[in-house]
Amino acid sequence: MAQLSDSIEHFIKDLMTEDAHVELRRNELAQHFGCAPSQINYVLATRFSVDHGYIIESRRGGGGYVRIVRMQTRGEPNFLDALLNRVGNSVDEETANAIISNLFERKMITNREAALMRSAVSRNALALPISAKDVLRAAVFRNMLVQVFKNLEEDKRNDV
Amino acid sequence: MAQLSDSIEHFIKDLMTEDAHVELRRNELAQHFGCAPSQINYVLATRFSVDHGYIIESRRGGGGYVRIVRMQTRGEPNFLDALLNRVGNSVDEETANAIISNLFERKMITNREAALMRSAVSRNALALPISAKDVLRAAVFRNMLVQVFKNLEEDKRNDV
DNA sequence: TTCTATTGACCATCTTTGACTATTATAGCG
DNA sequence: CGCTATAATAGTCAAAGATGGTCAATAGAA
Repeated sequence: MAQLSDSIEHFIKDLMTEDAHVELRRNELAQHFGCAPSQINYVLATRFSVDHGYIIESRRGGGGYVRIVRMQTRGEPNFLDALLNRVGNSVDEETANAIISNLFERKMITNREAALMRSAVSRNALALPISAKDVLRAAVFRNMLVQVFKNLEEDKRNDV
Repeated sequence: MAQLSDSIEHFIKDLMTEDAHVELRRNELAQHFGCAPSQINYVLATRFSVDHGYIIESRRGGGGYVRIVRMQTRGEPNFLDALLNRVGNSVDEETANAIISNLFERKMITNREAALMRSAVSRNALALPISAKDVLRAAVFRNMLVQVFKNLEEDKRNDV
C-alpha cells in the first residue's frame, strides 16, 4: 500500500533524476495529491532531511517556493551529517576551527570563506553575556564585517 | 516565477549599469509594469534602501520624478567604520541582509561569502533561547556548515 | 501498543493594491 | 503681478492576497 508520503517522495525524486534540484509550490503539490499542505512538510522532514542528503530552502509570500537540493556526497557519504553530529548542541572554538581547516584542506571552502567562518564562531564574536538575539547577531556580524575587510587587504597584498 | 517586485528591481538595476543614478517617473514605471504606483515605493523601500547602498530623492507635482543614486564608497576609508556604526550593538536580520547585499554588489564579497554571512546571522542560527556560548556557537556553526554544502551545489550547478 | 502518517487550526512572511494625503507647477483671474 | 484653483505628480499606510511553517490532535499501520 503506497502511502501518500511515499508517493510524494517518489514524485519529487522523479523530478530530480535529471537535475540535482527542484523548485516547487507547496500548495500546488498538495493539491496535486489532494492532501493538506503540511503533508508536504512532513515528507520533506522525513525523507529529504540533511541526513538523507538533501537541503531545503523556501520562501513565503507571493511567488513563494520550496527548493530541494540533493547534495553530492564527495568521498564519504553524509559527510555533512557526520559533521553536524560531531558539532551537536555544543562545540568549542578549537573543534570548530579544526573542522573549518579540514573543509579548507578538502578544498570545499576558500581561504576567505574559512576566515569568515572562523570569525563567526570566534570567542570574540560569541562570548558576550547577552540574551537578545539582535544584540548577539550584531556581535557576530561586526566580526564578519571586519573579516571582509581583512580579506580585501589580504587580496590586495597578494595582488589578486 | 519572477515576482513583479523582482522584475522592477532588475529593470531599475539594468538602467543603472552605466550610470550611478537614474531618474524616472513613478507613474510611468507603474504603468509600464501594469501595477499600482505605490508598488514602486515598495520596491524602492525593500531593495534600494540606504543599507542597500542607495539614496532616493524625489519631487512631487508637475515634472515630478524619482531619482535613485548609488552611493559612492570607492576609496572611502571609513566605509568599515560606517558599517560598524550602523550595526552598533543591535541589528535586525533585514538590515544585516541589506548590508550583505550591498557588499556583494560592490564586489567586496563573493556570492558564496554573502551566503555564508547570511547563514551566520540568520534568525534560524541565532534565535535560540540559550546562554552558553558553546551551545550558541554550535547553532551558528551548523548553519554555516549547511551553507558550505549549499555553496558546493551552487558552484556545481554553475559549472565553476 | 507503538511508530508513522495525516490533517487542520493558527502563525509568519512577502507582495500587491487602493484610499487618502502631500507637494509642486501652471493656467486663469482680478 | 499676485493669488487661487486645478492638474500632475509622489508618499503613506493599512488591508487584502499569496505563500510557506509549526505543532498538536487524530488516524492508521505494523
